[in-house]
Amino acid sequence: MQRAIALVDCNNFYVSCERVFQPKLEGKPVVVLSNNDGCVVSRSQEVRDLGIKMAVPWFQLKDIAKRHGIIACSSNYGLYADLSNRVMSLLSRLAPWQEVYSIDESFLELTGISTPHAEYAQRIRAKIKQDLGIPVCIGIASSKTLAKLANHVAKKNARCNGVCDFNAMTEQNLDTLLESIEVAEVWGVGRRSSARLQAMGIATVLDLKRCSPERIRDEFSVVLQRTIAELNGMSCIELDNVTPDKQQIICSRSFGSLITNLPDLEQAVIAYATRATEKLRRQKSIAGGIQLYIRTNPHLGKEPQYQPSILMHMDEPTDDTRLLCRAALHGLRQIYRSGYGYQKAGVMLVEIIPRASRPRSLFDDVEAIQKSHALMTTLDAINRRMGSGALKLLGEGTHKSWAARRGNVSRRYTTEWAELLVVSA
DNA sequence: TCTGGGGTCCTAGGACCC
DNA sequence: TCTGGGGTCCTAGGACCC
Repeated sequence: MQRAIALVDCNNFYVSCERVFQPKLEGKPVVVLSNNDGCVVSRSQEVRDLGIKMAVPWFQLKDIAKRHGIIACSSNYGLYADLSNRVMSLLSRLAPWQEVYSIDESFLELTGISTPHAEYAQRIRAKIKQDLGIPVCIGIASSKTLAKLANHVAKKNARCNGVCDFNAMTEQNLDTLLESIEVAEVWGVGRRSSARLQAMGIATVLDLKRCSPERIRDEFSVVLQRTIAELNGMSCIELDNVTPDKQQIICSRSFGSLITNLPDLEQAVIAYATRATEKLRRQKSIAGGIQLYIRTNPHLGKEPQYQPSILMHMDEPTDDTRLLCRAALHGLRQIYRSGYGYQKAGVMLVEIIPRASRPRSLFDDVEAIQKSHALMTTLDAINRRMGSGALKLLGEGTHKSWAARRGNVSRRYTTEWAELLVVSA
């Protein structure tokens, strides 16, 4: 039996989330902006039609936005994450096997489902649209890489009506189609590789499909070699339906304005380390190290640049906010130099292992570990009940002069009681 | 004035060992 | 003049993804 893998991908997901709760945005040109209202991270079709590219700085679009009445939303990740969970949960009930691939994409195993797959996919689309208000497109093929391409086709061609099934095509028709798609569209072929491939005369997906795997392995890597096999319908990348624990946990942000003094940086670093450690505890892990970096604004080319980083090893792996913050502060004081305007800081937890596999030693201070665990559990419980940040370390501060700008943020309709959507009669 | 955030995997090269 | 060979582990950096 031929393998059938579907890729379900939400259409301009963040914009679609905003539209679910603000129907007046329907049919209008809408963008969602990154943190600090910096760059465009999601564009409605109307905005794509204006030729506006992904990741363009918003301030460069002010004119065109005014002319066309583009509506800009600040990003509201709490809302998107919640809607994503609902989409994924619904999908999990519609297929025997699921891999949640990203916030807005999921692979589904359709092999063995007797309903014609394109028809089945249309039912999935209708169900998600009806229950959650989110539009999706679906690509179906015999490998993940091909399913991604099929999804691309489904999105681009109105004739597909949101679904494209490569398995239903003849080899010849599929090859003709692949010949019309640029090699850069292939999953795993980024800017660098596609430029090199082009230079080698490999311009279309079909060219790559027909390449010698050995040659590609020699000139690129095993990764791209595997891609060729996948393009030829041999499934090499399996569906993984457990989300593995993170091996590193990052919290980094640009500041709303440049920071020049150490105390403000210390506040930010404590805030970021606190967030990262919360994520760490959520996956029941402990970290053996914490890496910290600060950096000036690279876009200010004329200014002197400074972007140091430092890695601190913990005596023992831990999930205690106090210990990890202390280590981060210690590192910050080592790399901080006055005289620079800092634009961004980030912390990364590394050497992450499950809490359950904490190495034991004779010298463990069992009581201290238990106390720490109890305190952190309480801290998390209070913050869950009272809202994130209700209880925090004093060093994080309350006046965050450096906090990000968010000009037009929607309410957290689904996750905060105080921001529920109330419809009056 | 204004340029995101969070991840994974692979490879090359150095340190170190026998 | 001429300086082995093979293996492992770790790290930094590149490339890619959404």
